[in-house]
Amino acid sequence: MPAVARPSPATAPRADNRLPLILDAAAGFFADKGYGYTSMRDIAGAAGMLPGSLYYHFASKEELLVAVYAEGVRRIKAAVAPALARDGDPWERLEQVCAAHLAALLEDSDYGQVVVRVRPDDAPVVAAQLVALRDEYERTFSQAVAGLPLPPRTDRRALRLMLLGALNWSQTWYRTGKESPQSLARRFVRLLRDPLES
Amino acid sequence: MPAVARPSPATAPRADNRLPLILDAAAGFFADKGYGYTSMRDIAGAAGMLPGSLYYHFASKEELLVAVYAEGVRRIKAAVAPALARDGDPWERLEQVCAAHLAALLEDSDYGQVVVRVRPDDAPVVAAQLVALRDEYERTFSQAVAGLPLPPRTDRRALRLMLLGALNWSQTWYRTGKESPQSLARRFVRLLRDPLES
DNA sequence: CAGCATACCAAACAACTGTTTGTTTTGGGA
DNA sequence: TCCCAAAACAAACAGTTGTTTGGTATGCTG
Repeated sequence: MPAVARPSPATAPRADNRLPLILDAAAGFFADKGYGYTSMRDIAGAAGMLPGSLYYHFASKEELLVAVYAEGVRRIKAAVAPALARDGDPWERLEQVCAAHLAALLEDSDYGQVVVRVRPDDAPVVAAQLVALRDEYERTFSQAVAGLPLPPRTDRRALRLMLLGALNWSQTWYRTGKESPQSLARRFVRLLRDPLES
Repeated sequence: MPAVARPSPATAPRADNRLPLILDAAAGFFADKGYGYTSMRDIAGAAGMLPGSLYYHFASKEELLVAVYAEGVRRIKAAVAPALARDGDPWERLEQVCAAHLAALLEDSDYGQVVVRVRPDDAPVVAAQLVALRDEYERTFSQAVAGLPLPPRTDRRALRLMLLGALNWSQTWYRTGKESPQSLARRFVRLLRDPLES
């Protein structure tokens, strides 16, 4: 079953295919206006085509969202992967993972921002797919927390939720230029790592 | 200047006024469908009146949002105030403030949820007002962090952003019944307070 | 009880929404 | 070069959106 619902091609796709343009345009709008506030005409216009033409590539607006969302998850995972792979101090590793995560959803590309910004419920028909995609990434993130040498009885689930929440919510207040994702990640991890009560 | 734009009343409002009904209905929809996904017809229907009638009380949908949002901030502040007022261990105080904050935006009322859920940009004309309201509350929250006995050089701003982010993001994954706001607040504050590296 | 502003109804408006349908262009394999 | 599917156009559809306008009922004040 193809990810994109279209008349299954008997031959190869053509070279002048504008599908990537559509995805980029959609990601751009979804990222900074939100899903519901973006019209198919917005997207078509930015991609240099007519609204109806989008339906050759996607069966519906929601299916288009799924495609963008999936690409977003793919990119965030790819951004985090190198940091996750390296060994050494687990706290250092966590910090790098957070930095990569932040960079992906604050600066790098529109696709990453979509994953954090768009609520699955906004697209009821495909909501379950979106949640599954998000969960898929969160399992990745969990590995960074799992590697930490923590005192016994420490609530690792709460730690993960807290950290991920702080990172994702930063999209609300973060303004590019003032502080890098790198240093922000450092600050957050330090607050957890270093004892605040002496 | 009245908060609500309407023909400034020469006499007192009438007793059968359905304005509170409108606000409640709007808060309900804004809280669980979002601002953009709620129509004036949704609200009017739930309040038992016709769409056009809403415009007697509010000049526009955005003004209606401002009213709901302001009430939301008022309620959160009111919920947090008692915890903030008590003296004793500052960490204990912070935990109670967080618990009250969480309760307000996860369970207590729709108004509180609106403040966290609705993005100011969704209502461009009044976005500045919404941001001002949100900032107003965050200053309140800051006091709980300011009272903490922390090691010198501790980044209190980052601490505030991290904690508030974690709390607000919980709206994304929290499911009522499984865990109380109280215990969740305890977990979060503990992670900050207790040293994680031995 | 008279008068009047309050509070709402009733009906429409233009603009915009996602989507469909039939038709046309065009690139690439035979 | 022929041909067919890929990819897009052109134009419309029905439904929904926020909002406006003019009329009407009704609670409160004097």
